[in-house]
Amino acid sequence: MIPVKNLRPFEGHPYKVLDNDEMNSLIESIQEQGILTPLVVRPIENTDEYEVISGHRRLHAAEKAGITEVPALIYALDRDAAAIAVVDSNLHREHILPSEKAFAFKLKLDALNHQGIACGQVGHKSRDDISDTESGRQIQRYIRLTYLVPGLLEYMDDGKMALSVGVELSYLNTDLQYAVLDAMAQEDCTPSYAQAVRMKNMYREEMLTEDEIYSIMCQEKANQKEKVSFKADMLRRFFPKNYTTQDIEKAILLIVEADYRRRQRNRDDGAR
DNA sequence: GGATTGGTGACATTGTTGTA
DNA sequence: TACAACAATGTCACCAATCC
Repeated sequence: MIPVKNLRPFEGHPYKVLDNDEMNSLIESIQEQGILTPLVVRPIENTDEYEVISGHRRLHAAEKAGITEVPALIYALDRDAAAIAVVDSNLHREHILPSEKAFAFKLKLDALNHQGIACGQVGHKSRDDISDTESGRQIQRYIRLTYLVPGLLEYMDDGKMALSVGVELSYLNTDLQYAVLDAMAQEDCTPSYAQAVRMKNMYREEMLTEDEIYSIMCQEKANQKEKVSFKADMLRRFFPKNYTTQDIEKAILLIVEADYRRRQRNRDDGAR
């Protein structure tokens, strides 16, 4: 058993310990049964304190439940091995926020690379070695999210903004990311993937300004544009049987254009 | 110089969602 | 229910940096 006051969260711990329904039920179960699964910890050198590797939520719940001592398994791991263990023990959780995943993957990649250097291994660990479930490319995308400002990360964690949108916005500098955040708040919307790509491209061409961001955000998204459509059989009887739908489309455009020109001529004649 | 790795772009495929 | 648009993800390829 270790006193709760001697336990510290792992430095750089990427996970949020939230007071939600899941946490409340954990607190209730600890209060009712008084049983807690042992935490995994490592000793902090030259102190009587321990860093939590696995069990940050259980520790938080125990504190809330008023418990002063918790069971723990003590492992003498170095900082890199501990970082890898922290990430691995949490990545298997069912509910994990995009920002948590992002910082977790980054923490693990840094630890693996540092381990490689420390052990004198040739080269770095590949991004493909970070996760069993995600591809290296996908991990790279998650790590890009660590370049997002906190406000944009919150939108992602709340499920209001897509991962791919966040990845594209992560290439903007901090000022422009905040400008996007302002535009999102004012327009009460989030950018689509296409809009985010446009912003990134304009930023690379040094053409992205706050005004441009507002202008892009105010534009209708492709799926919000009005459309005019006809059922093919409504029009089929007006065209030869060998006409394809593309032929019909072209023919209609020619007819509409001719009608437009006729009306313009009539208007010009009337004005004289 | 060749091998390895990280970072990224481009593109394809698949699943999801909103709309008519 | 069909369709289009969007989003997530994987694959391939390229370039630059680093190491041997």
